[in-house]
Amino acid sequence: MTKKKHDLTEGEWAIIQAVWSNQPCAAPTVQEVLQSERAWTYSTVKTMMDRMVAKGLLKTERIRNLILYSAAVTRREAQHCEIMRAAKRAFDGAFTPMMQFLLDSNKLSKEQLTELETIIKTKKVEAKSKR
Amino acid sequence: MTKKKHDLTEGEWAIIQAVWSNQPCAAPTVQEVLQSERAWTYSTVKTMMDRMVAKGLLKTERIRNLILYSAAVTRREAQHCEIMRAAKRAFDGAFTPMMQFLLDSNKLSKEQLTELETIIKTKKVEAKSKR
DNA sequence: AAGTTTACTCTACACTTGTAAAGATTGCAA
DNA sequence: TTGCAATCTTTACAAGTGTAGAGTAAACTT
Repeated sequence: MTKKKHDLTEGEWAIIQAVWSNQPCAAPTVQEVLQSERAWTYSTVKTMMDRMVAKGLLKTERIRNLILYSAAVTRREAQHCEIMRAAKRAFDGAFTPMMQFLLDSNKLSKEQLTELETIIKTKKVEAKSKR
Repeated sequence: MTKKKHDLTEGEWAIIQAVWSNQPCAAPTVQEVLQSERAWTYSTVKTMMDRMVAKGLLKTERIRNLILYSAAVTRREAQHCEIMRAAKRAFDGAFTPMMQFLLDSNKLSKEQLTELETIIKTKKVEAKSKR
């Protein structure tokens, strides 16, 4: 299975997040879940979801008159594609400048910084042991 | 001046990168600069740039029959918006999980990790002194 | 069986983005 | 003055995305 590009639109992100959290689920369920943040009618949601099926982002299973949707893309895959896209657009595809930018631009708490530092130390050990 | 959202499309990113590198510059210049990576005609580029003017992403200065374009958005602003958008879509707006994801997903060299660690230490000092 | 509820299907419109050809204008060279 | 190059302007089409109403069908209740 070749690596597919999963470039999700704003609306698709909202929907697939709801699907990940509730799969397998029906379209009306997704509409209800998103109701509080999106003023979408069932009709809008259904259309978007069926288009996502056509794009290979969701898959369906029919049980009598009910259609259950599941994500055809993992959260990690989708996140990875989103980040790669951002890096490509804004940083010529380079992740390290992007991370540096993130660190420079955002007010992270000491706790968060410490946590990241710990992760980096771990990564350094892994990088070292793998060399 | 209120903080504007600068959500740039794929095409807009290519164009504004070229403008940042050559501003102030004319549309034909941008077309030539992008020629090697984008098979766009002058007409396409001009249309996109004029739309970007309408969206407040570029500004113009007319000298006789020549229109010179400059970016109305700094590279940092645009990069920031791109990252915030990615974070919002893929990480519910949270930067730390995004950062962790980046660290988990990319094979960084020891040197790169050290560099990031240094930045974090610097940020920790700043965060501490600001509290 | 009729009525109601739930979900699906069909259809359509508006806007954005990408793409670009054809025509018009300006400025310069011959 | 004419011709040409460079640039601008006008116009248009296609595909994707967002949005959703009206009609239809299935399942359940009375």
